[in-house]
Amino acid sequence: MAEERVLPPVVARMWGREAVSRHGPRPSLDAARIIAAAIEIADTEGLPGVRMSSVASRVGVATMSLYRYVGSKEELLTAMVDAAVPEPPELGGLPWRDYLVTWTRANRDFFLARPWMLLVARLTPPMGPRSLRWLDRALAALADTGLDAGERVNVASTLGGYALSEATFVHGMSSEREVGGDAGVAGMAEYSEVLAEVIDPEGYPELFAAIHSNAFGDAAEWVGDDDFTFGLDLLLDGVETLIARRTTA
Amino acid sequence: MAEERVLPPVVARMWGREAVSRHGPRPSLDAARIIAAAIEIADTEGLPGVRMSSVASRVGVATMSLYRYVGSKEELLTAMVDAAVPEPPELGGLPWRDYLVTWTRANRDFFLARPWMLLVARLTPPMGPRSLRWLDRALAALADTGLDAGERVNVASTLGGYALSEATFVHGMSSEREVGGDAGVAGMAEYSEVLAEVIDPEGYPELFAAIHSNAFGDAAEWVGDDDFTFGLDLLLDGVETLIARRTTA
DNA sequence: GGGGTACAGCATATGTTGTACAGAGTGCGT
DNA sequence: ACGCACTCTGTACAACATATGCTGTACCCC
Repeated sequence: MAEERVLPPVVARMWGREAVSRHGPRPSLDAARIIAAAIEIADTEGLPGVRMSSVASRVGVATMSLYRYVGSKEELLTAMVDAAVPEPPELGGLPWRDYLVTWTRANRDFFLARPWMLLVARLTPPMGPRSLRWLDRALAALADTGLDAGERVNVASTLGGYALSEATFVHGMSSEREVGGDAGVAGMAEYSEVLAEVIDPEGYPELFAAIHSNAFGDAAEWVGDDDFTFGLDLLLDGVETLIARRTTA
Repeated sequence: MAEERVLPPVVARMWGREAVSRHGPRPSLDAARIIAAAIEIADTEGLPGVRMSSVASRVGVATMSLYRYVGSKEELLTAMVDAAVPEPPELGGLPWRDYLVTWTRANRDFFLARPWMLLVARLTPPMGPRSLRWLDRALAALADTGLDAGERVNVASTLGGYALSEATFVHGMSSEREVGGDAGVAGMAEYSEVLAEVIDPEGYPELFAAIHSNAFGDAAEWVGDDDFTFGLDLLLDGVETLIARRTTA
């Protein structure tokens, strides 16, 4: 089976498929310890705090020693994201819709708990053991719905994308951001003010109306759970429609 | 009206609200020309090609001269994204659903046409003139549906998020990526191979089944329009359900 | 119409960061 | 016991964003 060749190096490492060597001193570390250290730094100092040097000094080695285990910083970041993904919620015989609600919410929540993931995720499809476990559970929830495999994967991807979108939006609106950097806006209230300052009724009639009917301002708390369940219900209603179609057909 | 003070500098510049000065030599540039040059570079060389130095040399000035106009590279990137957004499709009296289909597709398509936008977007809520025009048109399409302002904004945001999710996914699957860098996977076919190599039936029963029923492999062309309309219909069916509820109530 | 001033454009310098490279030590296999 | 593959490390370098201070210019005001 020389087919492991097709695995990109990050993927191999995420799955613990590192080549073991018999010669030389035993390695004093493994990739997992490095990744864990990097995650701790990202959690406390944010993503910019994750430097090869800072990670190295946290695990107690020289900077360059990391490259024996991770290949590049990009690789490290990718591995961090997967390692930071928790176990998906247990599907305890719940109806598909109930499970997918908690699944999607939990999905959004771990992004919110570790905002730095938002900046790294997206770049590549899920290939790590923990991300894929989430996919597996969503497929399981949809097992008895009559949808075919492709459709189920599609639904799961859409829900995952929604969780990520929502997390990014909510995080962007929360006041204590460190991500967007300097030039951003702190919170929905301020966002609303900026829009009000800038939007004119000729160019943006509907938006102007929405702003002045306080569609934004009303809901500084809007950024809570309400709009999340709103959009989620949109999606799940759609899924329900699809299932109904498949069942009658 | 000293309230323009609340505008973050990027926003002010995106809306052309630069302070005009009477003294000194006339500026030989404006922010727009710089942004346009940066976009041209991003289009041809990708985002990593956008350096302050490369942008400067393209507009024919010294590197540091740019800072008279943009404040920081972050600011430049933010402004680039908005400037690269095209005009939204015309709503020519179309039914809301038809319009939103073309709106969402066009939204996804301009992300695909300029993949570098995917790496910069999301960080901040839309605040530029062109992004907000899209929002305005979506609100207009939903004007007669009986949804209130908050709900309409919510629907539009969800659709926008979906367009971005889909664009990112499709782009991540396309073969000629330059974004994800080295460690990625080139195309759905290869993705499918990697999964097959790595997924075991005990830990991932449903995913294993899906892979071996060729839910991924079948559809190397899957990355076309089909899965896009699939998820979009999910969403719009949900919106339709909501509208029906509001109408009867 | 002349001087003062605010501002445009620029060259140079600096700090940060990822990573290449080469050497020194180490423990397994023969 | 010897050699080799491999680990760890220090140093060096390259790329890049940006701070600083200089030079010249054109408007404003007297």
